[in-house]
Amino acid sequence: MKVTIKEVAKLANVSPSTVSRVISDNSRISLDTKKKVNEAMKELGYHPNAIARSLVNKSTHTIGVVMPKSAHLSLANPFFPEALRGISARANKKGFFVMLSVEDNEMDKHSNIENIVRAGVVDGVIMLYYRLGDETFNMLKDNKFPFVVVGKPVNGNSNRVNYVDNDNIGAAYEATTHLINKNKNPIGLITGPMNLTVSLDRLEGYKRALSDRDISYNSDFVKESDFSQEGGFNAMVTLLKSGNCPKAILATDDLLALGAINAIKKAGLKIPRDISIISFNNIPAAEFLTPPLTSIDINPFELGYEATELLFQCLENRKSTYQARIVPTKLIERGSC
Amino acid sequence: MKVTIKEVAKLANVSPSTVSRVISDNSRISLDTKKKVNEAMKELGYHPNAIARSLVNKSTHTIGVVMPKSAHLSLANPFFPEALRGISARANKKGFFVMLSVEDNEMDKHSNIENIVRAGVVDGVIMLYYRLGDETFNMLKDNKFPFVVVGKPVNGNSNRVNYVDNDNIGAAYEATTHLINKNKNPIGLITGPMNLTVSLDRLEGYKRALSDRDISYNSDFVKESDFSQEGGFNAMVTLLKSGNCPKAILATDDLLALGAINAIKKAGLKIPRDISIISFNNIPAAEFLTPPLTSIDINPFELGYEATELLFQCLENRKSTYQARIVPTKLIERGSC
DNA sequence: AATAATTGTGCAACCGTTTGCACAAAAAAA
DNA sequence: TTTTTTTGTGCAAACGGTTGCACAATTATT
Repeated sequence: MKVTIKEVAKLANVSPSTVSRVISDNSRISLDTKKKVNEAMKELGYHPNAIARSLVNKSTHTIGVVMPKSAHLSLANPFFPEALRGISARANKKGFFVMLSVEDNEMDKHSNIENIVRAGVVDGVIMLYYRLGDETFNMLKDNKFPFVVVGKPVNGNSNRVNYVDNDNIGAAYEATTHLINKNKNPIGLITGPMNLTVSLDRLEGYKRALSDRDISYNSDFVKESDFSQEGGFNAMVTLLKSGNCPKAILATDDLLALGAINAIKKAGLKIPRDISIISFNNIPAAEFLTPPLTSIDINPFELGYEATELLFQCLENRKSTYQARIVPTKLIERGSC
Repeated sequence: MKVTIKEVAKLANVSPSTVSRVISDNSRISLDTKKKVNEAMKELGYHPNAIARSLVNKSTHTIGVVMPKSAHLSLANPFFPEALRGISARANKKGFFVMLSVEDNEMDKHSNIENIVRAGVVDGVIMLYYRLGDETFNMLKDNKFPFVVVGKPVNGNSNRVNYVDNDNIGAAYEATTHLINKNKNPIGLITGPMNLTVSLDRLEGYKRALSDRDISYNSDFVKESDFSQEGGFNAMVTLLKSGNCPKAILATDDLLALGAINAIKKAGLKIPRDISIISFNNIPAAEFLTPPLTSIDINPFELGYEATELLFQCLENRKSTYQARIVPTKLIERGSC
């Protein structure tokens, strides 16, 4: 069926090894032979079989990408397609393939990615999320399998893991400062779950920005919530009801902002006149809202691209040294501040 | 490094072939031996190497998925992550892996998916889009490689291709009827490019719904546009300026609807009081608009799932018979009609 | 008791490449 | 001219599994 190296060899009147060497452009092969073999390959439409090659090379030229199943994360968010584009772009450039694994808790015993790793079909893995005590994470770590996390693993781990992340402290600092500069005060923070590094970092940036402008930090203005529209709504309602409602809101996720916006509108207040709002992720809906939402683009394409780059670096250096890469964010100013 | 079948064989005091047969649960192996071998496998932490297996089986247990690069398609749209979830769910169930290829016109010679197919690393392919005269499509067809398209390939092809699609005629019929039932008349159609099957089908459904209610079709009420917010905006402006502006709009894509909504608001008209609007895809932003947008959910998870199912069927039946599968849509009623 | 069928296992070839080693021919050095 | 080096190619053994065939041991059939 498929044409093999042997048939090329026969047609070119050489041995299979010679053909192999022509493919890898070995310098010991004479120009004559090279031409002869190349012609034979063209004539037969030969393409080397990656599987056979992998077997002997012990490298599949494939990276695995793990996506969380949790629909809500990916739903309102171009993060995953964009990150995949970034990964794909970098991988293609190096002739690597990309194998996808969507986490799925319906698996009987082993997760899909575990099977992939065990079966030896990928050289390394990129995790597009991090959860505390994540099984996949631990399994990769235990097996000393090369992998990179997008997002910063919690403190205990972060110096023994390769990861790519935004400067969340810096971005939150910038956003908060942006609000301060608009003379909005006090500033409230509606944040996602505090067991996530990203939340902690953004809180830290918020605090630092306040401190640098000599504004005292008041935990009454900080509301924690899960990543949902309702959560944002409820948090905002609580803030509105308190005697001293913030004049501006920093939300750590656009979804939270959407909820907060609804609460603000319901209270009969105007954005940005009465309350300004800024948030993270720059979802597509942001520009269609009234007023359009000022948001921070976290650059998912670049996160994917850099993660892949870093993974390649791991695969080349045998020794395991850990590295973190930071991808810049961008504040997209629209009408909500 | 990695433990192989031979080491298991040695530990269990049998030949590698016996171990292999235990793995494949061959009925000729005695219970005693099975137990002995299973213990040895457990003790050594053995996992069969998929690459080696693929080489002899001539099957990689992997399907390739082609995503278009075009950012705008995936941007506002949970279609791709959802479709991938569906593909993944079905593939995992069968122990198949999923290899991703994002189309990329920066490739020098061959597209990524072409390399994947040529290298023999996938058993079949799912295309998550269709473009007229698409190179990937033609290349798969020319090679008689098993593949399934999500979305209906244009007429000339559709009977010699496996595909999964929505009943777009039916869905547009339903949407149009929904508007007619609200006593909205005339009804305008803002559609994407007419060289796409999906546009033609939705136009057809629109026409049929009118005809069934004895409303005459008037091409002045139909505006073609590219898939962009601006396109929708401009189309709507044209309709508004005409002496006889529709009282309801069917848009073939939420993005078009977003543009149209802006135009309507700008004209000082109210939705749904003055003009109703309904569209396709049910993007996440839909529920956050004011008023929330009534939209048709095309069920991308199911599209992916069914496509994978169909592909598996192709891989099993050697003979190439073509099949189409239809995934139901769902009209999500919100406040815009 | 002799023959046939069944059961359980191993041998060895094969899947399509790569690569260390050997070796002849040609070129360079002595 | 002889010896050494270089150049170009082939042989055969991997890589880690699967599977047809052979064959001994057991069980069933006559």
